[in-house]
Amino acid sequence: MQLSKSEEELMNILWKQKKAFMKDLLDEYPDPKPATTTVATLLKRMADKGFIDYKNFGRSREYFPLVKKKDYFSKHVNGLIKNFFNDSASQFASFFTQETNLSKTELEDLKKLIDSEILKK
Amino acid sequence: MQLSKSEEELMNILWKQKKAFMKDLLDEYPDPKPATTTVATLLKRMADKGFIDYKNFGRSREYFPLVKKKDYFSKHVNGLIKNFFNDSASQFASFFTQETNLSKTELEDLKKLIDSEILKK
DNA sequence: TTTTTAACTCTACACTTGTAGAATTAAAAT
DNA sequence: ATTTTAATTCTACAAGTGTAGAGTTAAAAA
Repeated sequence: MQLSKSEEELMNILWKQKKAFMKDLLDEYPDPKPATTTVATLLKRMADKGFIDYKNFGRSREYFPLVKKKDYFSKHVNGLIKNFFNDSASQFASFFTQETNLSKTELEDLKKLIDSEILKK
Repeated sequence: MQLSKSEEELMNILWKQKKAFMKDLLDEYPDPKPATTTVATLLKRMADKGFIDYKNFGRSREYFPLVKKKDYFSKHVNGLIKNFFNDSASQFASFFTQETNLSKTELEDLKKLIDSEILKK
């Protein structure tokens, strides 16, 4: 089961903080902040879905992610690629290169990166 | 308002066919195909959301997309980038290059592509 | 010790989504 | 002329989502 949009937003905060009590999470929200109970509900659902867990401290909890951002993200991109690019990562890459407005410098950095990836093969 | 997963799937079929009657769309579904009414519901919702429109032909309709796949897709990737990469496309690109398993040849093609993009700047 | 703060659980409710049956209808095929 | 096909609208319903009030409680602060 997937994270919903707002769960994802919260997950992002948690990834940033690595581990956090509810208050820390709430603090990170931009105004207007959601109600505490809203965040509590989201946390509960996310725990049910297996994306986070927590340690008890007194009657409150320190939450932490169970999935790495990297992994979560990869799944997403793969989904996108599957849906939109016939499951071809290179097709996606070329589309991306052409449609995203990377600056010259960024493109050059990217090229260097690709070179070092090629060397690894 | 966004397309849902299954609406997106249908949208993809429509993008492929450019314009189509319901039957053409249904035909394209892999088995087990959804019920006609299911597709009809999806089409209606998609029209309500402004993603498609249609021309009447007798009592049936020829549907066509109102948004380009390219544009729709860009919005998606931008969303991803915003959420996961601090709004930095180049950060995303480098992540992508490292985490996706592109073959040596694909990487080299990509490099060429980047070169031609650099020339355009 | 009284008040405030932070968190938790329960409950709720409107909206969206996935999925499709029922009923209707017009056109096409037999 | 009758049957079949393709499509449409209406209705429905369970699951998932966004959002949060009410009530409870323990710890911390005043």
